[in-house]
Amino acid sequence: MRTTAERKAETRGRILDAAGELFRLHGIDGVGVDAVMHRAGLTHGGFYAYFPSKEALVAEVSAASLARSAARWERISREGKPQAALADIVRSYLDPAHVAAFERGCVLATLGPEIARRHGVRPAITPSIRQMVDALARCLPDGQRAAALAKLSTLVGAVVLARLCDDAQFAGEILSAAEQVAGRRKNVD
Amino acid sequence: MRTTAERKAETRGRILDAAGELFRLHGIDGVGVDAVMHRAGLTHGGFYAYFPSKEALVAEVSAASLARSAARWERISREGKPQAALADIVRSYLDPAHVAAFERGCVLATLGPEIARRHGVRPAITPSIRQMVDALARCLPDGQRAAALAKLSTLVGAVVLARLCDDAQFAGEILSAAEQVAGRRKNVD
DNA sequence: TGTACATCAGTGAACGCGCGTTCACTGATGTAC
DNA sequence: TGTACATCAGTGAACGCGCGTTCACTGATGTAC
Repeated sequence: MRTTAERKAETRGRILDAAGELFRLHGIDGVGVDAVMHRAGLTHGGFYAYFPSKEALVAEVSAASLARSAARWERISREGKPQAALADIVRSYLDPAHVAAFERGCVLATLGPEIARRHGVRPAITPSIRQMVDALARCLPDGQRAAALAKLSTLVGAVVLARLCDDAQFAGEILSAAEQVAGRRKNVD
Repeated sequence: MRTTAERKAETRGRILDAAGELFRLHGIDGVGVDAVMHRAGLTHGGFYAYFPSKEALVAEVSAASLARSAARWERISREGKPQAALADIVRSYLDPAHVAAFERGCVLATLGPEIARRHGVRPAITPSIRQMVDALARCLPDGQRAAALAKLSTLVGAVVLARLCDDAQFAGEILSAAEQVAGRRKNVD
């Protein structure tokens, strides 16, 4: 009985992971319930024993994935020295290999506009955005909240733009410019 | 004959406009060919007299819409004084009313990730991105190309994030922080 | 320890629907005489 | 100027397909005796 509940929770986790990868790779409307279940090693009929609807899956997978990123940023921002923590967050976010891997990319940059249109999902996302801003602010001198907000914007926008560019060199230029600007602790040249 | 050709071109423009609004409002995969044609005041069967496929429509509408934005930025950057031009571009991009209007929003922030997944569309988009970066660079002191790239990233990211936030006040905070940082001509506090 | 039963995670056929695309057609318009 | 014809922009029925969701079922597993 204990074992059964654990197994069910594990299966649920596999469905969430499969959905997370596929949604990021092909877009939310580009992936059906049956593709998600197949990726999780199951058949599509079983889906509704785990989630009431595709929409509920979308909400949960988005929230869970972003919460994981936010928790990571918070941990980094509390552990090291502010300068190193900021550089760590910024560098890993803008790493070209990471940017190229849609299926593991940050939800904000990979599914942002698609989620923004689904008003039901937004409340589950907003707290993690605040948490990410707070993590960045913790790496900056006091009173730099506006800078933290702008840095998060720069990171997200740079990934969106780099993925849009047909030319890998230009994409790289965008990422390194964003790294240079967002990684700076003081707004001084 | 002349009149007929003109009328056909005008109808084509109406289809492009309708698609531009609907794709931004509901996402590319969230809008069918028949919804686009209906919005343009036609029936769905006529579509293929204008475009070979929905995919071709997506490419053309994205490229045309972004080209229009890029041309506007270029004009602004060439007309006024650099400081005023930069402020004009940044303020209008981040204007909360403009951000709220998905159907007229910038293609980069509204459809960015969806377009990035369609590799066929990217080549038609990239030149406009370059043009926008160049327009921003023209508003900055010489040798600030990295700053121009980062500013464009900040603008796009701020709009994506503001739309994701459930809380209007927090969204406003993001937009004004981005305006403050991206509107600054010298990277000095 | 061995058997009979109950549970329930997962299966796969079926539903109604909307998608992208095709095509035979209609009817308004411009042209030829 | 008036009539007959050709053109072709736009119509709407039809196609095969995949979607989200439902549901009767199966068969492996844990429990009771």
